[in-house]
Amino acid sequence: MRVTIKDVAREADVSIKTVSRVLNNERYVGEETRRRVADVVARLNFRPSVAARSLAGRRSFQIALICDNPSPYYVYEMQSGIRDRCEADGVRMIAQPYDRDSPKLLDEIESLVEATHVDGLILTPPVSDHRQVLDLLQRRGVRYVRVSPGSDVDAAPSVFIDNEAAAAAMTRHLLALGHTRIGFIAGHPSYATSAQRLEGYGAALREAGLALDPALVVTGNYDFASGAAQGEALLALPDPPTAIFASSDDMAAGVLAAAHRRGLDLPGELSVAGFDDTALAGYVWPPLTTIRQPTRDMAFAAADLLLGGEGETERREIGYELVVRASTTGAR
Amino acid sequence: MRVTIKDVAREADVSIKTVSRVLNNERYVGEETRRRVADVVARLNFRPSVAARSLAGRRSFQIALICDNPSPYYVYEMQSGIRDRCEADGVRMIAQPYDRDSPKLLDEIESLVEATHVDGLILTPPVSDHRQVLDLLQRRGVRYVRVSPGSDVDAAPSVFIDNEAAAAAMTRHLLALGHTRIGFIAGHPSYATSAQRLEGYGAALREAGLALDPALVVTGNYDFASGAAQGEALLALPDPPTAIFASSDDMAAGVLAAAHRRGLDLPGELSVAGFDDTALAGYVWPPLTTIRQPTRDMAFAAADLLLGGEGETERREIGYELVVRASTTGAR
DNA sequence: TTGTACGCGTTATCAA
DNA sequence: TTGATAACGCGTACAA
Repeated sequence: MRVTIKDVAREADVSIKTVSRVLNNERYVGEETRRRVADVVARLNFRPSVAARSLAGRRSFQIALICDNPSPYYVYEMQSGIRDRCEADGVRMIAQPYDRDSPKLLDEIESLVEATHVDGLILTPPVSDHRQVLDLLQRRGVRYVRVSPGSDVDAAPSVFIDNEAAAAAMTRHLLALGHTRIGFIAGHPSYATSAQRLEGYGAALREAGLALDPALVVTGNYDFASGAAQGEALLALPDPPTAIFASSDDMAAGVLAAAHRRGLDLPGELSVAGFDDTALAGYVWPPLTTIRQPTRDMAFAAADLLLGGEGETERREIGYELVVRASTTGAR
Repeated sequence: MRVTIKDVAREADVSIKTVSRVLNNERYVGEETRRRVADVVARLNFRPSVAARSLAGRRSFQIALICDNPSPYYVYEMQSGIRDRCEADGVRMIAQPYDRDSPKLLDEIESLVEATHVDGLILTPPVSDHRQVLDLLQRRGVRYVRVSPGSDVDAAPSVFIDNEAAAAAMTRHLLALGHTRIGFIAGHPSYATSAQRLEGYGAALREAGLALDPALVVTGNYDFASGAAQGEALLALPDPPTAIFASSDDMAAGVLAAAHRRGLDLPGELSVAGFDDTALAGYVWPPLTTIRQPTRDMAFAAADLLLGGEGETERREIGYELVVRASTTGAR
């Protein structure tokens, strides 16, 4: 049936404990013994039982990703990056989607921690700023890493990009093209990144000596539908913007759709820009100019902090990139 | 620290075994005993350890999704559907992405089965047709459900849509609009669905008394880039098609991009259609007419077969839907 | 450097 | 209808 550590021990003519030592790369194993055991392990195709390990030891070799994001691409990239890092350590990832409005959220996370003995959690927005969740984990002594946190930034390890600087860079790009009336679609207020990006937009305007026109700032939901609706609203203004900067690529795609519906010539009559962590930016027409946030890299770094990091509250900043595509051109 | 079954037993003044019985809904438990135990479980917020359960029992309350698909949306929908079904049974899902070309594929799956004691696997294309993987699982007596299998369809439980009929329906839609030169972009040959869809396209043409022009059939890769390249190739023909039907929405979006680049008026000068299991269809411009495959429903059904199904080789067919959007109109 | 004895938290077996 | 006890496969603590 199942190959156990016992079988390996018998076959290699050592004790169970010695096999265990080899598996866990412990010291104090004779070089020749180590080799012999490793050979048998490979030959029998032995895989230690995760269940037995987590029951007996301090580690479970499993981490969990707590993720609720409207964008499948984001989720996918997060999972991929985490798995890439986990593979090196023979750790498995449990993907735990959740509903951010669910009253059972706390309960589900507690249940996950209790049931699976995970070695740690990676929290994405907006849960990375969920006070009660953080408290729960702290109380139970479970390690976690926060992705893009907004407040209490030194409370635990985290990874992030400089959203404010990124939004400012994009705004400057649009200003440099000659646009002076730049519409801005902010993201959902429950995400800390929403405020950070709006801040960067405002800062770049100030820097250029322009006043922020409140009529040009609207709030969406990070998804396509809200981008289309808010884009429509901006375009319907008496004095509409010549450029629109949305806080996500889904919303920017929505703006493109709204512009198409109005029969605008793109990008001739309207420049559109966004943030993106997806391939969507290249799928829509014209291809979107975006701030590319390397979600996969952030995920990798988060897993790295969880698995390797000893620093209790290390913060790791990931670089962003301004990718200019066909959707932005000079102002009329 | 951790609340164990022992604590519950002491608190409810019964034996450990009785608590276990209640947890697993076994028979032969007094009604009043059951209630008392359930109360204590709820009060102490007790969660049985997955590790201990899988070690001691026959079940691990975990299933795995073996998934390699170029489309994040597909992966997301699969995961969501499976989780929806799992929740009802208190089962967890382990997401195991893989590289379909990796020589380690077999090894990784064996490793997963050995290490995690999963109760079953859900296989998506193209692994759902991977002979060696199927043999391995059969040999080890591990249950599995195949999604969209192409061959040996009665070997194990599976879920699917009628791809041939669906492709035929879309082709008929285009024919009804007056198109007679319809380009077709097939999917990657390693997917069984690719051949099925091509078959449906051909059948509908025959039905209409039209010959299949080999010059109008090209092969892509299910992704955006190949759709753009093959779309470009079709449009560059001396006598280009007036409609293009791509086997996925990513490829169809690529066709739209190619058409835009050539300055074609859409959908006036070219109708574009595809298959989709994503929101992408609504993001591009004009919104794509597609066969909507309910990936989430398929996933739910697959999990249902795995968790509930007793029928050894039950096949479950899921319905598709022809969604007409602005990308297809009458031929010139 | 290696081995022995024990326990992790649950289910299975069998007896009461 | 309930309970006692032995596994399950591994890591930990300690001894050799």
